[in-house]
Amino acid sequence: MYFIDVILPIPLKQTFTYSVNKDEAAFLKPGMRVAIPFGKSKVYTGIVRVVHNQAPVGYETKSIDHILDETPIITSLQLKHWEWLANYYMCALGEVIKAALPSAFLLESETVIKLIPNEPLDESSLSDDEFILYEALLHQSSLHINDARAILDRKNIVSVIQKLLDKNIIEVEETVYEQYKPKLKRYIKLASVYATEEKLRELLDTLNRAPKQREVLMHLFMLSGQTKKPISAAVLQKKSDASASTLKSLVDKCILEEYHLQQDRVIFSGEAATDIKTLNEAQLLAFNEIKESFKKNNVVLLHGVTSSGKTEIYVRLIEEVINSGKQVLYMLPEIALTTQLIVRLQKYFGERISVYHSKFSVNERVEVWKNVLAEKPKAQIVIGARSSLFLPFKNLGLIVVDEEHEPSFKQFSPSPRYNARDSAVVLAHYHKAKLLMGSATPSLESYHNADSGKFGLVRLKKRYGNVLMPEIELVDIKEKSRKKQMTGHFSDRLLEEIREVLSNGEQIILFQNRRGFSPVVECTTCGVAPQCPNCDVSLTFHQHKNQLRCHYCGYNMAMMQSCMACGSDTLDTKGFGTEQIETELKSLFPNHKVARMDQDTTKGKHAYSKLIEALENEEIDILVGTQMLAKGLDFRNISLVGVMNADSLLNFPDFRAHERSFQLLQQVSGRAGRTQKRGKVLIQTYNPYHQILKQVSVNDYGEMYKEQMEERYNFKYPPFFRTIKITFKDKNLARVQKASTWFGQALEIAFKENVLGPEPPPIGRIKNKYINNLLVKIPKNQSLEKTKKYIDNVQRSFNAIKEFSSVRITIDVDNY
DNA sequence: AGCACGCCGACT
DNA sequence: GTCGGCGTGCTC
Repeated sequence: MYFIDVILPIPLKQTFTYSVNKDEAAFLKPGMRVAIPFGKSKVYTGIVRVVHNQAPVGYETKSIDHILDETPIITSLQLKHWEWLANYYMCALGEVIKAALPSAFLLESETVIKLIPNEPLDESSLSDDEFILYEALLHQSSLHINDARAILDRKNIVSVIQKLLDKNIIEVEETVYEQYKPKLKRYIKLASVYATEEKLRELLDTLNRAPKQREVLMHLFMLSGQTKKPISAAVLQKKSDASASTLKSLVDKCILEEYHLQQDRVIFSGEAATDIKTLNEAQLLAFNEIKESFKKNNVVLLHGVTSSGKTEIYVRLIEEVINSGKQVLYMLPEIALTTQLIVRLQKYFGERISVYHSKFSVNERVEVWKNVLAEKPKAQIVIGARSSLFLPFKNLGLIVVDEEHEPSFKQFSPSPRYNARDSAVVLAHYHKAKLLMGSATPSLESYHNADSGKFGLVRLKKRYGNVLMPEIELVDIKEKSRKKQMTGHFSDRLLEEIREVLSNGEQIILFQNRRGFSPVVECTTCGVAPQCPNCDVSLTFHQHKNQLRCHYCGYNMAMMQSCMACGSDTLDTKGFGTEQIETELKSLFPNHKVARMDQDTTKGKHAYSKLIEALENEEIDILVGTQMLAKGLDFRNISLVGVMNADSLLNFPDFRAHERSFQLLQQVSGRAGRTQKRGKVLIQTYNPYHQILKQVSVNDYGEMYKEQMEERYNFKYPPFFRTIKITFKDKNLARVQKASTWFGQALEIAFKENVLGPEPPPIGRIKNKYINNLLVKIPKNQSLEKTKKYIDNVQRSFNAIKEFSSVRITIDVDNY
């Protein structure tokens, strides 16, 4: 008797055991996929974890449906890493699988409906919907459940199908199919009968009266004379200016033959690789320091100010590693925002680079996966967002984590709630590879790690080409509004600078943080603001659709004419988002081009790159935008950066608010003046004496670090304490409170004052679910392993309490 | 997570 | 009287 333990892509912590026969047992290896029956009618894709002969007790095993792979598509190192991840972030291995594998690898069964061949039946015995389905099946042999849904135009069709089943009219079948389809390209060649010259001449004679077809043939000869490569149908058709039907009739007459070849989707379409720029003195020094540091440290942090040329250093390191035959992973936050960087890297490495991230099509991702697995040269360097961490590297030599401090390396939902930067450290360790983190404003954790000797540290203090750091000026808008020197949201200083820059024909970026500062509609008579019916938030106003929307559940309604509470028409939009700034700018500077960059304007697939292009071509004079302005933009002609209001950043209710503000403001400032001319940054604030703003204005990371670390120490926050956040959700407010209190008390027995809460988050209800949070703080000397085990045990007891069964719990380890 | 089974309100 | 709502429990 042989068995396999299988991991399923579902959030259950256990594996499932299936029986296999002797041959299957010999063939199957960990990391292969199998299709297996699960539950009453489902077929799932499972990953083989172990092959063994230990019969499980307590239940009968089912046998597998079939094996899906010839060889493992997941390496043992990956499995090990994923197990670490599931364990560290307290989630099911199945959840990691689901996040890690391109969805095309995870086929699922689909119900197919078929007619049972019967004598004609009494159609009047069928309801309308039943009849429609029946009729559809008369025309086609089978229907997918989704097709049936589309035909009936309703979501719940199970009952209809059930009735047809009962009446013995149809049968259902579960079929599984591979979602990944290789891309095929059609090629054309001359039928082999015409290989001899004589036959060919005959052929051409017969085609004298078909000039179009003759033309096609002549072009085919010409093309095959030029190249030894196969000739694609598309190229032939285009060159000979023929129609598809001309081609088809030639094929039909067996004069031409068509055949298909598998096509690679991942093709490089850039120019040939250009030479790597030589490093300047400072870069070369840093480069050598990094290599030196790698001799003692597995992880090195490169702290280099904005536009100091970190990328060139990465490039040199990557080059060395790939020349030694190893693979390289280059991780960046949110790929979509870093197209400029990708283009640059492609210029250096040409087709040795593959790009991988979740916005690619499933098929493209499967191809990158397979290329990495096969150690193909074209996937020797992978550049990707956090999910690229899961690729099947076999021989990783270096991981670069660029913009290490970026919050997007952490996934908050769904589970696994992992931090890709931290998980990369473990991955590098498993591969005995080196890891380089880079940032202009390192996160306090990483800097602390470097500071305490856990990581190596290399600094790069000068901007490339000795460009000066921009001049940063703080504008006190409290005083400005007292003195009536504000026009809308613009201080006289900011307007003055804008005018000057515009008159010089240079560009401006204005930064408006949206978080916590959305445009809320409020009645100035009674003070009522319309609320979302499902969440505890005010609805936000969206000008372009004249709509009120909820950011959390998507609820929306048309903007009303008058207040719903008191009926007066004194509605006013409070707060200000990018949209309002844009409107103000347009009336202030009617003769200049103003554009906006935020979630709304970058929705479409190419919207972002179009904006970038417009900015590059100087078709935009002033660009207003949110966070996304801070990343990657690299333009010569921007000489002024304005921050509309720094306070909304600083006052954000989060222990990292100050660190984040510093990072963001520093990054935004870095957009100004990347050429010889010194750029200018204006930061408007109600509180120009705030320490962080001072530190930003004099570019003093060290001081910020020192001060923030003190605060972290005093308030027991990372990096001195680790934190785990436990979230409770339920439809019933009293029940979440009771449940979270129960849980909290159970934890306090072990962790005493290091359990905080329960308390509702700033937004206490989302999608009609009430929320409560507990925070567990873990001192450095307390075992993380044991702490998690304890929480696990508490959760197990909790789950046994009937009253709490509807309460959903999520656990977020390192919730920052 | 799905999905089936099972128990209570709004309709022919 | 049924249809269908979603609360509970199981999946090798």
